[in-house]
Amino acid sequence: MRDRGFPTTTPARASSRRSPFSIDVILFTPRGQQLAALCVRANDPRARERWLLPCDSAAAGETLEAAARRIAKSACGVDATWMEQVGAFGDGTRHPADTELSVAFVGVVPSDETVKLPGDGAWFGVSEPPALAVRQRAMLDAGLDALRTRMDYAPIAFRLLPERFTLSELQAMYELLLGKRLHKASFRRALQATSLVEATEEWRSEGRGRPAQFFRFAPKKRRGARRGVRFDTLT
Amino acid sequence: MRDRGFPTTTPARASSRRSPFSIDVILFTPRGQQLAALCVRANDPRARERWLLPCDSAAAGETLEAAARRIAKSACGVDATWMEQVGAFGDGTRHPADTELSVAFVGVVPSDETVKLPGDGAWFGVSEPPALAVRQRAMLDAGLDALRTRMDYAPIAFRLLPERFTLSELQAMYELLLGKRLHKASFRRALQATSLVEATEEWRSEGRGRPAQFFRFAPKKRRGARRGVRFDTLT
DNA sequence: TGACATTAGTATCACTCGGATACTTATTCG
DNA sequence: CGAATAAGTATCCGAGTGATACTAATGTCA
Repeated sequence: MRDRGFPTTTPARASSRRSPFSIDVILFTPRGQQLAALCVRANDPRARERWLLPCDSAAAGETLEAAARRIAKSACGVDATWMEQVGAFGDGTRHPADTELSVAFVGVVPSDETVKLPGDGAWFGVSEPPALAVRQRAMLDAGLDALRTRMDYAPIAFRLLPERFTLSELQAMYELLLGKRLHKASFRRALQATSLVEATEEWRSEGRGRPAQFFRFAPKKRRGARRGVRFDTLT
Repeated sequence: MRDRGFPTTTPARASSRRSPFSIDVILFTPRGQQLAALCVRANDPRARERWLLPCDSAAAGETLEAAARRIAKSACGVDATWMEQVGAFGDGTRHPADTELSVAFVGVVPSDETVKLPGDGAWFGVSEPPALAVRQRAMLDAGLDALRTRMDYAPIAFRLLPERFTLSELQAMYELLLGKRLHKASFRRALQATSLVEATEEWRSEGRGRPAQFFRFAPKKRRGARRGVRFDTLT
């Protein structure tokens, strides 16, 4: 693939013309009851840290998000099912690609897809990340924050589930992503009120308890106006 | 000041070494019943558009936000009272500084401070912005979106008011920023519940109707836990 | 076969919150 | 003094949320 002397492709070396900024990807996948983030092994023996976030520079004519998706696929083998920009990070902090600026993207891949990782990647539970360069550590934290706040606006949980899923599976995915338990009845009522999902005729056969009905994601586009003003999240 | 051939400082010309990215500032101020955004006149006669957002490159050792604050002050004469990053914009779109990438910041300045604008800046009501280069137009739109969504998390309205203000003034500022009317009783209840403001002993003397009590911003830091899950803002 | 565990899904209740309406209070204007 | 104006409050109602407890349908195991 491309070679700009970036850590994810080849060991860093003095390049004649350093790339002006890097695209860094914070990629999450459900692992057990927790989220896990993808890191790749640093193959530059001079690196201060042994792990880093997948990153590369953008190719000419490539959009930022396209670059992020390419980097994600290259690092984990499959396409991310959701991807959004987090922001730009710089401020003189240390970064493995040694760029002045880095643009962070956050994305997710379903857990089934992540059994075999190509190359030297590894998933780290979000509660025990590896040591990263200062800037990448900031991006990882910001990526997790962005993932959780954007769950209200993007169908992230649905992108981590198969096309048909049970409501318990959906709730479990929300709980995993948010890192907290949710109330069953409230969860279903809120879901019903928005008609984001529609029931199928299929029922789950396996398992011990009562069979669960399968649903599919089928938003009906009737948006509700945002309510009042939130003072409770203010500084 | 600095000279990198950037539009806000001198007319663009072929520079020996182009800056890798620009910092662009979307600066808002209350003007009448509407928000206004700051633009500066393009002094490069070859420019496709006659107006542009204040922008410059970051100096060595300068943080991104420090650069944005410097650019804002240079363009409007006073310090922004709130400033946050919006994100990175690139994707091959056109930009007056002709950089591959631009980092957008959004900020606000109180309206009293903006009577005299230095140089060739002008305020444009957000409903009739001037023609801008594609990337800057995207940044302006994203900046306004960011301003409105972040009002729930940052005390932006308070940064646009004097130290002492009446609750009607506060509500009017919220309405101006959000671009919609709010309910008086609900507004005050929500405010009271969070104890973000405290009453002073002063009352407004001027005016026709009943005098209003002055308040000051004094958050008490008792944060409430976020409720459930929002499905109503989902795609 | 029948009790029990397990999981799905529902019903009911109490409480909170937000918006609507209408009211009281305090001032200026004429 | 009364009308106009603006600040601030009281009351009601409906929607949404969380707790609890219930019913329903299956597998497990004695």
